[in-house]
Amino acid sequence: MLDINYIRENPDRVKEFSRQKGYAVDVDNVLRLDERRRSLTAAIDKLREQRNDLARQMKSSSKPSADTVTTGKRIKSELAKLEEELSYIDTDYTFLLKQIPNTPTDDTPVGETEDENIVTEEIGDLPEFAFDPKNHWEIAAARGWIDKERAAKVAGSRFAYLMGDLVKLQMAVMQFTINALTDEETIKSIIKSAKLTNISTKPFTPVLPPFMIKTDPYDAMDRLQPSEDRYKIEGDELWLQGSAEHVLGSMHADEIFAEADMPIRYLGYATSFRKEAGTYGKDMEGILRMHQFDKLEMESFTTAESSLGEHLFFVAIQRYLLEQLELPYRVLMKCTADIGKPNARGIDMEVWLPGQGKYRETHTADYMTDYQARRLKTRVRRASGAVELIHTNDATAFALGRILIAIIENNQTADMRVNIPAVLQPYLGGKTQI
RNA sequence: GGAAGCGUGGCCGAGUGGUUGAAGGCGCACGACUCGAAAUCGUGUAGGCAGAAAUGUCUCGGAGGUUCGAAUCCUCUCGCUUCCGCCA
Repeated sequence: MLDINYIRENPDRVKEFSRQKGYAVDVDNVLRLDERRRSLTAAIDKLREQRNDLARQMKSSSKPSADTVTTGKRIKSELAKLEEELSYIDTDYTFLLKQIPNTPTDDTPVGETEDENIVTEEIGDLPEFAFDPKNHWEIAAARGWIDKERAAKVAGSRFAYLMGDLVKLQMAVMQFTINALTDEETIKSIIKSAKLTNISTKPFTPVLPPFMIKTDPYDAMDRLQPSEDRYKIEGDELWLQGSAEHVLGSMHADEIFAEADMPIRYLGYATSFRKEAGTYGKDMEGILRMHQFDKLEMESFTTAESSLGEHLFFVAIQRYLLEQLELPYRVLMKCTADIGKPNARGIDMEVWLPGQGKYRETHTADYMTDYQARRLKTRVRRASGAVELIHTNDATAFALGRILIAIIENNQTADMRVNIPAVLQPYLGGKTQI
């Protein structure tokens, strides 16, 4: 949620960037309700003051006079009336306020669709093959790695059984990533080679979070919508999480960190669930777009002044990880229409998939400033004693399904085997090929 | 799933209807002492909203109720702990 003070002071700017991000919002109505809300609050506070005064007076005398009791009753009924009106207004106000997206950073390109995202870099050489490269589902079928037919029988479309060496490969990627990001020396070298300054070298804490999340924290994270893309547990106010971000970012709701403990960095592993509403018929082959996929996700809580640096650090980690796996990729600066409602800035990375002859999204880095923290009430107490909202950052370490695709397609051999990137070999018993 | 108990400030913990937004302790900040530190002593220290401020108001898991007045009484609800049941 955006700061109402900011909206009051910059209504035109708020309208403009909301439009740029593609959100229909009623800023004027929010401001009108805000004004009504404040004047009602003032009136209510006044009445309460009277009530409290009265109660204070009465405390001293053992039997209150009939007169004061009557006054008390009058205050009580007036208060009830105003409080009821306030609660109506508050509901509308909050509803509208929640619809206003976060302010994009100045360097976020303005665009109306994701086609206007800007490719800022292409890294790594595209592989060349002496044969016609296959796509991952052809190779997987030949090797018995993916079974979607039986998955469809058991769970429906967009599910798969991953089997055999492909499973070992996923575990290897996971173990490699967890080891890298929990190692301070690795963190230091990433910061150094990215030439970042004033970045904490604190390693990530690995986390296995719950895969379900209650409605309230989900909504506070601003990730419940579009709820058509979420799986709800029937009969409960519970949902299957769509990303570890949802359960990691909300875990410190209503808490106040000590400044000395910042930043808080988590590397969460979670199976994520998405209905993929509105993608009918899209990416039906292979395992690119599934209802369920495993993901390693970075999430951090920082002070306001270090949050942009943290975002850049997360991007640097993503590059490091992709380069360690020797995958060719490109970096996209997401435009206003694509960064997402709670985002101030967003970077995507797309890996080259030779079997399909195109780049596909494997990573995203989201910078939320204090937008999520405001509703989560996640704060920090500064050394000075001041309490402020923290800033959240979230970014993919690896979406395992898609990275398996990338490894398969980029490292395939003519006989449909897959060469293993050097850094993963120790996690596969030294095997150079599967 | 059944039963009982418990949810108070950054943390622990008093408080069962009327200056209690809340004793005390820990922690933290500042100061004194010290060459410096530790120890000790002193002072300060919850958050939200409105306000330039003074100040007012709200919040003792959450929602609702009783009352002139609720952390304190009632109802519902959520969470935690323990015991039983079940179970990887």
